[in-house]
Amino acid sequence: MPASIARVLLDSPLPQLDRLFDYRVPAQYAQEARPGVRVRVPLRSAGRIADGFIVELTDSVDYAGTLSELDSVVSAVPVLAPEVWALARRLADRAAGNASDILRLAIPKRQVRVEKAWLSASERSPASPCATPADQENEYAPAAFADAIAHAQRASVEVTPLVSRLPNGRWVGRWAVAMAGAAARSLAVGKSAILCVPDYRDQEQLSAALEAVLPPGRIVRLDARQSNPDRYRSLLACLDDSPLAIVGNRSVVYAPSANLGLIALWDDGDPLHAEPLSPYVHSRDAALVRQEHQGCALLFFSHARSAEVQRLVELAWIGSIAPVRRYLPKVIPTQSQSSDDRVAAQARIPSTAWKQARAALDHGPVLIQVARPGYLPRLSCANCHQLARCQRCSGPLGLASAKSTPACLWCGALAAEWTCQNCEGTRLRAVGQGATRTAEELGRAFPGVRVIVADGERPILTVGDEPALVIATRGAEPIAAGGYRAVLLLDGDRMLARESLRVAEDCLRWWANATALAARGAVTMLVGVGGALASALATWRLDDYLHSELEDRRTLRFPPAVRVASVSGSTDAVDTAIAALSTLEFESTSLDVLGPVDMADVGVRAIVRFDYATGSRVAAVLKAEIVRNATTRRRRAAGSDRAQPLPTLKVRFDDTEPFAQ
DNA sequence: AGCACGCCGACT
DNA sequence: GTCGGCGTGCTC
Repeated sequence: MPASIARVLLDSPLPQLDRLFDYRVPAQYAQEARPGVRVRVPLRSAGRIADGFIVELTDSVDYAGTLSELDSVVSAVPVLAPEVWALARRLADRAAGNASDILRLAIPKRQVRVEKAWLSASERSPASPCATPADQENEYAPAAFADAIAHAQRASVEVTPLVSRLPNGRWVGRWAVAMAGAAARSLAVGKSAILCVPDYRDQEQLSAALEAVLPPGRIVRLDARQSNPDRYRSLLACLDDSPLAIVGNRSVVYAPSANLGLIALWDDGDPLHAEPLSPYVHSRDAALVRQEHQGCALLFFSHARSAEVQRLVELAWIGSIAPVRRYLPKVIPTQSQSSDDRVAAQARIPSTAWKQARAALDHGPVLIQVARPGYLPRLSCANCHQLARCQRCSGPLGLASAKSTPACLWCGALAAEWTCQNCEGTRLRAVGQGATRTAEELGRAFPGVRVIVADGERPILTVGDEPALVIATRGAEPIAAGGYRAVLLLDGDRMLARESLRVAEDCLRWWANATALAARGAVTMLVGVGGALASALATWRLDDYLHSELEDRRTLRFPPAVRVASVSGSTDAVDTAIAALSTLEFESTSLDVLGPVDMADVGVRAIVRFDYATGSRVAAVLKAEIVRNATTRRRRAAGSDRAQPLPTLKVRFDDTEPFAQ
């Protein structure tokens, strides 16, 4: 008997529809109705049509009622690959979310023209084999990556903190060369590699490094900056059999690839790896789950590990790979004592650092890392020192240039006639300095030297090797040809003053990544930071620092030592959800609840902390609560007869935002 | 989300 | 008597 029933996942954000629905396949679609194709299906008698994907075909039904028929098959292309479906289901279950929300990230909208072009080229030329890449200057043990790929191993890869020159003359971070090398090894044994980077600047470097080791037809780009037709074209390319290097930002971990040899992530601690859309799955977690399911190698490349990877290394769940000969950069922490030079003092540069920078400028570019973009990012009341707020929207006030009128950094309203809400003072004073202000001052401190500013608004990817002061906000540093002759990390104290669970981890990563842009032997000066963090950077024992950081979080029961989920919504809904969790039989220490506390406009929020082993049970209970909350009528809050919408129950797993101290 | 089913107040 | 109000629940 032919398989005549299609099990369909609906493309709907409703949690109660996040399961499979059975439909009869009409004879006219018997050929096209295959797993993975897009279909349109009727939902609830009255001619409503929903979109969905066929997930499997079967001839047994576990549904008691009468089945409807598929309305139509949208296209015969199986855009939902089985391994992607398995991944989406697992990740959604793990995060109490909808599989369809993950598929929306994984599968671009259909483009008919692109699809037709792809189908008509279906007699594709067989792929030419890829050459085994040459050993990478013996940087890693000869077969380190080849073994990882052959045995589907997981590892944290320590990257040499230097820049490299590609054959075409372009300079990239050494990490990109290492990652491209690993990808080439995977393709050489006939398997694809998925390469996931936080932002497009990293992607540019990695693509350049890939082009140096792979033929152009083997590299596929799949990222959020592409137009939809381009993304769809890339997705279809991934469905072909030939091994590919698939490179992109966080959602590239969902690229279809049945024959996968490697998933590699660069700098998984970068916040851009965290997906801001529900169910908020981090690309690191997606990669870990996919690796387990598909049995490929998984490599986390970094200078400074994330606390999450450090945890996995300490559990021996993942191994570690380090260069055979480690290169230790010269990092010198300096206290921010004022400089002899008046102008340098004004620019916050201690004399030792200033001397270093001046000497290095004779030989080439010098990098100065600052915390914030803009001119004077914040203003406060000159009288009571309260942060100055916009009188329209309460956003922070700032200055665009030395002579401009103070304006709101959120809504742009000018604050020409400002009065302090707190003390009624009318005079403003500057708090902190942005890249532009630093640039002006350094321009005066180093007369005659070219000053280049790179930040979010003025992105610059590369600079040449001629002398220049390059002032960049953290994360926006250009690559310098031959590496910077000196690096000054200026705003360390201010970066550390940020309120977040991850400050120390983030700072270490920002500083390490900037240090890695220096030329071999060049000096990095870390200004105004002391203690364990500074000595970790100076000795380049970054893992040791992460180890102690993780120890602290174990003591405090903070993530990633434990997993967390935030549960928010109406008081009733949150209370009920928490009560449902307590019915699970846990060991007494494995689950605890912080709150609930009142939140601005989402009702109340509670934080649930639990061990990794209990995660799937916690997720199942909370998902059931979400479904119940969405389907049963909620009683309105007592006293409010007006139909004010009650906040819906929201659950966010691995949400570290509430742990900002 | 939609949309049907179901049990109480004004109506030809 | 019944037409339809929207509160409640389901969707193969």
